[in-house]
Amino acid sequence: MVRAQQKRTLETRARLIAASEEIIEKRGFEELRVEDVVLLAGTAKGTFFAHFKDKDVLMDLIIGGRIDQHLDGLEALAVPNTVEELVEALMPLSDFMTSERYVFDLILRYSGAAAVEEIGHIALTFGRQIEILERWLAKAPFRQDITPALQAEGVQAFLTQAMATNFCALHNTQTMQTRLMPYLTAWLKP
Amino acid sequence: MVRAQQKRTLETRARLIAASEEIIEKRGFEELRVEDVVLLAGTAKGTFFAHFKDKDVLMDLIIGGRIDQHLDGLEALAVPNTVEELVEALMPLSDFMTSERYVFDLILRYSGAAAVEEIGHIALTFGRQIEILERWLAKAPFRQDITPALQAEGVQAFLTQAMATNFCALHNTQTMQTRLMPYLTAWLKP
DNA sequence: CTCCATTATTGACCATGGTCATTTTAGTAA
DNA sequence: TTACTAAAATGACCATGGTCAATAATGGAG
Repeated sequence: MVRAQQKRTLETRARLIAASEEIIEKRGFEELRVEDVVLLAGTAKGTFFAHFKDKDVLMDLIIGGRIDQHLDGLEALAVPNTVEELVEALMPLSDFMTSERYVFDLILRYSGAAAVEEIGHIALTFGRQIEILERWLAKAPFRQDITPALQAEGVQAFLTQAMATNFCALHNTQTMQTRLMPYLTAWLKP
Repeated sequence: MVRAQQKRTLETRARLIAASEEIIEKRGFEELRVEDVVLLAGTAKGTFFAHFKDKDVLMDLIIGGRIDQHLDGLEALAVPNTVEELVEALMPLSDFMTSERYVFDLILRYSGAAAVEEIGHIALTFGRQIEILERWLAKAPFRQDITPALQAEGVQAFLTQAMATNFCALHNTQTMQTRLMPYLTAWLKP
């Protein structure tokens, strides 16, 4: 017989997440330690891992949530009509994604689902991002010879490339905008 | 007074690398344990970290070496004249890069140098890859409205995107070739 | 209300990467 | 050959993520 999840479980989980958010707020994602989370939440270490398969799963959850907020922001925007507007619209998201090296690496690692049964939050946001871009590009006055879906995948590829390059000490002299502009212009213009 | 590096140092380093290669050969990159390396090489654990700042630096060295071999292979090839040929030429490299999830993640993490003074092997191979592509694309009959350098960066971006997507359980029904073809056709064709 | 199967929690313990004060060795100047 | 010093090697120890057998709490059946 399968029983419903207890109230207690949800409370514990909420406390663990709240403690994590608090630590991230104060010290950043990279500095989060499971021991500290557990101490602040008032649970045992084992409890943490009963709720989250590993530390990365918690991070996937929290970072995925932040990305979703940014995507909400994107959806509230008017459809961009120029490459400039598209680039500008993507900046808040890209700023968050590159706010910490640790965050960027984790996002890349979790951007694809390792198995169908374990699609993580970040992987879902990547799908959602493609959908939003696709909708935009279907209405935007760019090239017509390829599908909006393919255009969207390209935008995602170039955004990732631009973020990665901007982390590189050899190349981070430009802003994200000036880096992304030539890519997307060459990719989207008829 | 600064003394020259001792012969002993080079020998120890060589033994550590040889032991690592042997373990990787047998069990794969992901299964490499510093303890095992050190045991096989007959040194103390501390010695390992006197030679390599951390485990990732060793991996960067070995994986960078493998990528370089593949780039040697590319340079031995005739300049591709079609997108098909280009895609085909890139397959051995992409096969290696995606041979293990661990390898792919590490490559992404080290594809850019964190600081100018610490450019790793993998970061160098990314630069070299761009140079090769740039030379190819300058001679290939593709679009003429953007520089070969920009074309090359785009190819790298799409290759990365294709590899990442193929790791994703939701999308890995296609081969690398059929995934990469539409990207590069849309990117390179006049 | 009591019993008890199921679910949740616990914390001692493990695995593994990484540190550093101490010891050993190589090579040079006398 | 000896004495000496910088470089190299050592291994006990630490930090941190993660496991699991044992224990406790929950809530439904009777």
